[in-house]
Amino acid sequence: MAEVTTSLSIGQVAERTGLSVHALRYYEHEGLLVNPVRRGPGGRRVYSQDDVDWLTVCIILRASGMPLPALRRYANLVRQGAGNEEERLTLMREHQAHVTTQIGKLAECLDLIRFKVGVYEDLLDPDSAGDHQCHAPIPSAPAQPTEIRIGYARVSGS
Amino acid sequence: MAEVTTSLSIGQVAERTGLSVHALRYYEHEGLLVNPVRRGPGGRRVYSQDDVDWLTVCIILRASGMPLPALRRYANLVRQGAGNEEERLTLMREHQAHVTTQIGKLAECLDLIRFKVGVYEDLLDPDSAGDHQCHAPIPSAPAQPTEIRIGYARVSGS
DNA sequence: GCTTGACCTAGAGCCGACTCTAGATCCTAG
DNA sequence: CTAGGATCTAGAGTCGGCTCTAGGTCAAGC
Repeated sequence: MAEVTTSLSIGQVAERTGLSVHALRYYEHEGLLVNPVRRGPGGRRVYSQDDVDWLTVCIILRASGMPLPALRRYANLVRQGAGNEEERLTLMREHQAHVTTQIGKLAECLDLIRFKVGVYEDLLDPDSAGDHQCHAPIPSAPAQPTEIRIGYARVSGS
Repeated sequence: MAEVTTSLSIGQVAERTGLSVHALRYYEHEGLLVNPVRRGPGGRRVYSQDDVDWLTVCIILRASGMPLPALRRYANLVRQGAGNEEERLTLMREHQAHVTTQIGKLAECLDLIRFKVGVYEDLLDPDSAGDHQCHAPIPSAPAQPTEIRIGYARVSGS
């Protein structure tokens, strides 16, 4: 039963999160951490396991396309402590919706990509040609104004 | 049987693709189009249906995360005409793989997000609390160096 | 004849998310 | 004592992908 509190240097945290030390400092500076990292002698950052856990959450949210401002809002809510669970829920649900539709869009795109792959495969090996179908067809551009956005929200209309 | 060749102004193409006129000129300038757009009187761009179709493909590839350089390579291959189908196939397969793993990653992230949503839901309505499981758990940071990249390739090691 | 609006080119500016640099501090090993 | 390596801060630079501006041309309508 040793090791009551893990204490990691920024370098160690960088190693095990995959974030660069620069990014770690940047994240802290941007207020993405629930609490500003503890400092050891000489003003050096000392990370706890909690910090690493939180960073892991951050990384996953980032990887799913959550922009830093949203991450900051979330961190703020968590920092304020219990009582704002509704807001957190809203934020997470919004992100969930975002990720879900993003997956849907990617799946649609994949449909075209598979179609193209099939076409080229057939061209290169015409014997075993199957007939391919692309359900999100190229012909005739989308009637809906296309609204294909990789990011979060439409920022400004053109 | 009128209308043998569609001729659209850049504004019309912008409308029906959702790209801005700026983006359209930019794409052309960047060599993303199979052939440089025809010009009408006064040097104005005149788009054909083929151009629009190609742009639609571009939009889908972009929406699935293909970077402009890859799109340019693809356009170059198509421009060169028949004979390089292998290369096109390779390019498309690579992109397919990329999109597939991206969908996988997003699904993993979604797992955590759903978990969080569940936790907050329970907190706000403890009666109907279920037990939640997050299969890509927060506890204990990933042993693998995390390599969560939203974009295409690792550009430069830190 | 003049205004309006869509278009043209070349190039500057912007945004998000880092990444890198400079110059200083500190700890450890030789 | 000193050299090396990890850390610190503040701020500049980078990159991708557009977006915007300036300054100019052209056709149509009043």
